[in-house]
Amino acid sequence: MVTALLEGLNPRQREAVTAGDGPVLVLAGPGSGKTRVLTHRIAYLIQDCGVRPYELMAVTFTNKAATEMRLRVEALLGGIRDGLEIGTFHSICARMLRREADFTPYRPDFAIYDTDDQHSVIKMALNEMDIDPKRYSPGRVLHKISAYKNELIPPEDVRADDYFGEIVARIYPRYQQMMVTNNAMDFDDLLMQTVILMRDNAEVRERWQRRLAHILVDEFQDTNTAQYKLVQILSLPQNNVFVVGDEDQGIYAFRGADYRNVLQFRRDYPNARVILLEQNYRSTQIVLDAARAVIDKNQHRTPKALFTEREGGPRVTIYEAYSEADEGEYVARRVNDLVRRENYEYRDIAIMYRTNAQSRALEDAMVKANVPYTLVGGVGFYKRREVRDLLAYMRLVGNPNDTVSFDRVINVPGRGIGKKSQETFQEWIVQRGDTIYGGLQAIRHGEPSPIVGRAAKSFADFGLMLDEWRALLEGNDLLGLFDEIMARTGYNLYIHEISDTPEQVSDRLENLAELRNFITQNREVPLLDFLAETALVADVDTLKDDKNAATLLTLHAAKGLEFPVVFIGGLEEGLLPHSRSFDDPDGMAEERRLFYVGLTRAKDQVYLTYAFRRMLYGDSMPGIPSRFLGDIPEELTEGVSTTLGSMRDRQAYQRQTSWESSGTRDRQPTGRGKIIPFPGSGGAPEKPRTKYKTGMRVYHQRFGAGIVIESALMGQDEEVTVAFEMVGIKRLASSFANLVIMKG
DNA sequence: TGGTACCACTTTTTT
DNA sequence: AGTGGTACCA
Repeated sequence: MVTALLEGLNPRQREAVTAGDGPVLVLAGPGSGKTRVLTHRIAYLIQDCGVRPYELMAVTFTNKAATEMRLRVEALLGGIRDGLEIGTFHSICARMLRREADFTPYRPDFAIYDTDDQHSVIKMALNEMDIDPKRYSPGRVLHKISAYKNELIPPEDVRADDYFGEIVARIYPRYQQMMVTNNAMDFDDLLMQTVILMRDNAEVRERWQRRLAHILVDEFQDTNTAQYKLVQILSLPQNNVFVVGDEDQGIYAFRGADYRNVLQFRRDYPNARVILLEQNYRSTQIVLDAARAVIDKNQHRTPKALFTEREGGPRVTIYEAYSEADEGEYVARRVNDLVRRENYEYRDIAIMYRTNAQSRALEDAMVKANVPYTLVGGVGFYKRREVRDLLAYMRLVGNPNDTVSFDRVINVPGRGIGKKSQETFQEWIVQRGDTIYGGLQAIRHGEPSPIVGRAAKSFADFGLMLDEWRALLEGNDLLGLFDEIMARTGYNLYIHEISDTPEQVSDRLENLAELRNFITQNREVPLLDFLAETALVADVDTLKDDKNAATLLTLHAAKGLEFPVVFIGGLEEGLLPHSRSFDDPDGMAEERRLFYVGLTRAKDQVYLTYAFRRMLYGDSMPGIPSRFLGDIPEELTEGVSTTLGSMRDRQAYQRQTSWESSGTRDRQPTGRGKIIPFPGSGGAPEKPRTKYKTGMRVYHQRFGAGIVIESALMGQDEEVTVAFEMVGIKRLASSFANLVIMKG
């Protein structure tokens, strides 16, 4: 038995799989078989070490990864293993909290609020506290609160360090209080509340610690403080904690992840066994070399000697498109070529980009060229208005104190309950010290209330509906509930009211049909579990492998996946690297890791494209080739000019991205197979003398700090294009803009 | 109360 | 360019 499990593993992988008790850190380069190691390790522990499935907890980054891991473990063990806990941090925490709710400030039927729901709550809080949402945008406030939670700082412990922080320090407690009243948790609560529970409640903690003999964590470089702490606590006292990660693939700093947790792990567990997986089974040598050239520029990393047996391979193709439409057209054409002439299938191909907004132009091109594709993420399914409405109804049934859901549907479809009545109702129940549900029932039973006339009747009717639905829930029939909500609310009719075109109507109906279909598949699932599932889906989770189609997705969503052919679009300054990171070395390093992740998804071939002009907010903006392109050695690329400048030119480019676009300005809009002059290469004529030069750092009174990406003389004046850190790319007339040139 | 018209803002990435 | 929010009117 032992031999069967270990067969086909290389010595390092085998060492990891069979490592004994105690902490283990596996540093796994891309494509080095880390999922394999994790699944085999789980199977090994169960089969050969007598560990019971329920004594194991394996944490992955997405539900998709969890499902895959579960399937692979079951395949290895030849059967289903009950009690084996595999899931994301968030879903596992949600389950734990549900079970242990008695020991938390929440009831077990708590709702899970996503970002949109959070926005609603924070707006209510701001409104109530008379804080101007223009000055303190819900987004920024929430980001800060989220950061506190990820660092396990409860409202009462906040120490503000600036004025904005001071305001947040006032909002955070109120926000949290509202969440508890709504019996709702946001994503960060799921983590923080679990840690607090385990930290402060010895009985619960010890129960779980006794149960969980082994904890395994995938994508360890993307854990935040809360997640790290949780792993630490739960793995006590044995410290059988097995983590797999790669510092070079840490791309979630913006949500509190800290790849330095890998270092921290070595500090916290000095006796940890450290195993390096350096053999790559995915990519060709060319792809790997290109990727390495990119990542090597990052400081403070453990150098890895990744190698592959797949020598050579096609070079990385770089293409300069005229516009984003041309970029899409090129990609679509190449995709079709790959399928028709090179024996690839559509499903072998991924098209990646930095921002979701880029998907639109690419999608248009795919449609035009008849390329079948699936889009990952974007405006997600669960973000659609009709889907959210229906889910809000279901959530309200599950948790009748969910204010956010209540506000969403109390007058949808319209029942003549306007803003005024809603406010009156809210004030009234607060005054009564009652819940939404209690208030509704009171009105229904004719108790005196400030709600009178038509509105009172509507509230009463609503309360009655809610009651009937809750009774329906006893039968545990999700589908019945869904159909009943649709019927009783007349939602189908409402769809016609809110839609402008027949297409929109059928779109919406289709979405609801899809939701209904999903519910059918989960008929037996308890409502709360179903709702948690819908709240915690990641974009990639919706990716179906069964369709033969190219995949469009963000670089973030691509993590953990692999494709024979990878296209990465929008390799432009301001996009990749994103302008928001220009001023921040850490952010810049993360952009680089993001590009590295994209490159290393490819098995055989990589195509990198950028656009000479790109639409932004309806304006056409110049595109400057990404500095990352210059980091890939020339001999690994093709499609760039053979007259690519001397090393000196390239170095100058790398330092500054100093490229004057005038040389390419009058090219044909859409050339095919043309040779592209590489930025920084010769050929650009003597440029006119401008005061502002590309790469210069400038400061603007209103827009703040930025970097000049283009400047051209316009008659007497000078037209300067600047990528501002805060507000993005703007084109300014230098005589009006009053730009201050900053040193450095 | 609900509809329409205009305006401001958007785009980083996501559980 | 598209969307969501606000203000004003029927």
